[in-house]
Amino acid sequence: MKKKTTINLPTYSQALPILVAVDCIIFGFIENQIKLLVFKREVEPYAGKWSLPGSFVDKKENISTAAKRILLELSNLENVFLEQMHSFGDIGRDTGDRVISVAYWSLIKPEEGKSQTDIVIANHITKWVDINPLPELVLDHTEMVKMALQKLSERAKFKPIGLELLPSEFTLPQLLKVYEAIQQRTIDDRNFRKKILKSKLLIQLDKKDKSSSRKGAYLYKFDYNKYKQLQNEGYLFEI
Amino acid sequence: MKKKTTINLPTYSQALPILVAVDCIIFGFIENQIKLLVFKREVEPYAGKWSLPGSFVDKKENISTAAKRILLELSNLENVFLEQMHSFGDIGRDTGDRVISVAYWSLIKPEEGKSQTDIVIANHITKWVDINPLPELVLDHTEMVKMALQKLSERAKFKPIGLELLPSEFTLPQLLKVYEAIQQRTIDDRNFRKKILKSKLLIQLDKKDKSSSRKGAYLYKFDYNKYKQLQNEGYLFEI
DNA sequence: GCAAAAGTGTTAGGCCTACACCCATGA
DNA sequence: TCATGGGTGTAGGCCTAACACTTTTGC
Repeated sequence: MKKKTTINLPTYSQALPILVAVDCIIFGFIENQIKLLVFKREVEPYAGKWSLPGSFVDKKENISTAAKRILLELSNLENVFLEQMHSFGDIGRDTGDRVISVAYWSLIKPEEGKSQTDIVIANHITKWVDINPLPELVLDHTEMVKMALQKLSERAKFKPIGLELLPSEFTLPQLLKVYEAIQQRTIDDRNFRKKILKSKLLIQLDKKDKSSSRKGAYLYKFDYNKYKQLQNEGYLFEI
Repeated sequence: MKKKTTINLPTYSQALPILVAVDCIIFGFIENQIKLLVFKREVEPYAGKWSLPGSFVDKKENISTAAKRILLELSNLENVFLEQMHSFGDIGRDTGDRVISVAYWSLIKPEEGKSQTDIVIANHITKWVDINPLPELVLDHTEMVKMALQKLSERAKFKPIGLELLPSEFTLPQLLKVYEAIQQRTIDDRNFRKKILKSKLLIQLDKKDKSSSRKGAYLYKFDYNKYKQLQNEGYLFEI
């Protein structure tokens, strides 16, 4: 069998462009559960079905800008956890046309963008849904969500990412519940406290949150600077 | 300030397609070092400069198929570690045109695809280069390699990925050197052995490799089935 | 017999897990 | 005073990191 010994690549002018979209997997922590923000699809095919919020990427727009745009429009939030996850590029994945979708995943604090989120929810453009079981979504969006849940679980094990789902001031019982929801298991609260507090990454405030008990739970905030510093020293956060 | 309460998205026919490319970060383990396979760019701009091997994605081709195609052409290897890493989509990243690049990273065993690799190397189409320091590459390819090295280091900590860089039969001193190269640190050989062997994931063979010492080192192979089984039980591999 | 790499064991300290009761408060 | 959720401590076992010498063999 003869082997090729050189490689022929198309030049820029010979290459065929492809439609590129961004889809966002947006998680929030509501009523002690991880919820997914889904969007009522407006374009055919499948107009009116639930999908991930997304958009085509404009030729004059960074992909990440498109993702931020979607998140801002739906939640009125900026500067939140938003990270590229994976690009989905099989030829048959979108029955409308050949579309490559770059999926982003995001963790938001639903209360902080509440007004905008409420507006789009009130207009039946979006809604929060349970992830267990996952709802039916168009195209390969269910697969995207599964991958994001997997990533969330993995990431939470070694990065303090659970905090992205809570307000900047939060209680330890709240944080525990976030981790339990992410990892889908119960976590011993004494050990959890010890582990978290040993890291010295949380600053205890002089305030208590009494919304869920008479005794009240101390509020904490996360020390991002200390975290960055420890990261540089090779510290490995682990739950 | 007035908020938008609905979202307008372009339909399929209104959206503008974009050029999509695949670039591959291919690592090999040669002379106890992690090496990167670079490719002499054939198209303008920067024709003749070193770049990552890549290609435009054909409109009728899966992205992953394009990545496999590149790897096969350069190394004659199939079924090796090849995973999507990240998509690079800023508008200015390619001075030739607006091109979105989906970067894949791959770990290969250079000996196993040797004939083809040697051919392309002999033709000065590709060469293996050190990663320390990184060579100058076109466009944002250096950034891609840095991200891949980061990913390699992270991944190696919890997955037995170092094995992808070694032949299917290997010695413990070889494996140690792979991990030292990946993590860029020295690792205590006694502790390394204990940790690796405790996992029972390596099967000791009745053969020795005497190529690097008079005494000879036992050859081992990895027990993939056992690994999968342990994974399902929640076992966490860690170096 | 010697050079060069392979192979081996112990100890001390830290970390994890498992586990059950008291505390503070508002109603 | 009681119901509810918040907060605390300890002991045993396991794992880790640090550490240096013996073995094998070809030359």
